Amino acid sequence: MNFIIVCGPTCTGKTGLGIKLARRYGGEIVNADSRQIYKHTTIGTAKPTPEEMAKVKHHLFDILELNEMFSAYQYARMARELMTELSAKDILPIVVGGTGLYLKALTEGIFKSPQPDPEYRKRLDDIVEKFGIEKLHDMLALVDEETAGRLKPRDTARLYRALEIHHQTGSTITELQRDGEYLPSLGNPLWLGITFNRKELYERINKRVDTMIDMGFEAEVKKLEPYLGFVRKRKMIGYTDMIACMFDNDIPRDEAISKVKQHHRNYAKRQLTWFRKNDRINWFDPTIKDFEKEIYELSDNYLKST
RNA sequence: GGCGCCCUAGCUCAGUUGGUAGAGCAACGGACUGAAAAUCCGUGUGUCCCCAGUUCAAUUCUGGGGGGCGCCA
Repeated sequence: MNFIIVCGPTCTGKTGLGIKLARRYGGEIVNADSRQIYKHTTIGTAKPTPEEMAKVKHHLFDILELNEMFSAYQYARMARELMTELSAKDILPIVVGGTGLYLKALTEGIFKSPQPDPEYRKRLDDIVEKFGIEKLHDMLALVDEETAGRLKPRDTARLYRALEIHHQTGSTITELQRDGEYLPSLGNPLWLGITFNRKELYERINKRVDTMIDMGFEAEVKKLEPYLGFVRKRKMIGYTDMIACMFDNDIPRDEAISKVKQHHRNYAKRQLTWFRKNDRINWFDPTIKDFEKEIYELSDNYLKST
């Protein structure tokens, strides 16, 4: 299957480029952003605007309530199914997003295992509260020495996952990842990456947060009141800082806004770390002239040759 | 003008009973296999405000100067 992936850190113009590519090649957009999948969070996740969405068909946006569980595995399955359908209709899927794990699960596949178990995780929460996070590592070492050996004692997210897998299946996560059944990988996409130099990127992020505020980000946050618990739990960037200001009265407004900027900058840096090691990505800097022309040439060739 | 407190890493601040210093945040680098905008790991030479004095040795003590804050005038 042919498809194009537009990736890169936040605030680089992926959305706009995706739409241009979709129009040029008769494609449709497939979201690969873990937060734009959710409803109610629009301005703060820099979701495509209604005008943009009207230009070409957009998929996998606004499909989940904020209280719904989701995972990289589910993403990979949904996206694969959708893209297979599009392809059958001769529509080119343009995957756009900055969530590295989702793109990896989609393109390289991901091992199969039972659904995450919220109740078991709650039990782990209690253990952490009583005995501290290090306790999880000790517990894992007892049943899965191999995985415990490669995980850091404070890496709670992975410790939860490893313990949960062992609890559910009796095998270790390392075994499943190595020998288990896999959701297979998908096609041979053309990877396009967009980024700016660091200074430029950070300046753009700062400016975009100001624009978000102007567009009514605070009103959007206010409307999130019924979902505060879920938004906090997902630690959605920007939202948590505004919530701390608007609902908890923990920090003044200007401080909240600069935190929002800072956290978006931190995130962009993590995304770069993720994408930099992917040597299939063809990188482009939008400040270089003719950058779109180069992208089109590359894309034309890709679609011709396959 | 008087009195008191403060001046240490980009920021907020610890600390050194005199032997030239360390946390958090930031920054930078990295990891990442069903929560990933998550989660985690690594990296710290900075005229310790300036000048002089005491001392083998001062960021630390003393004196002077500069800047900030508070109270009293």
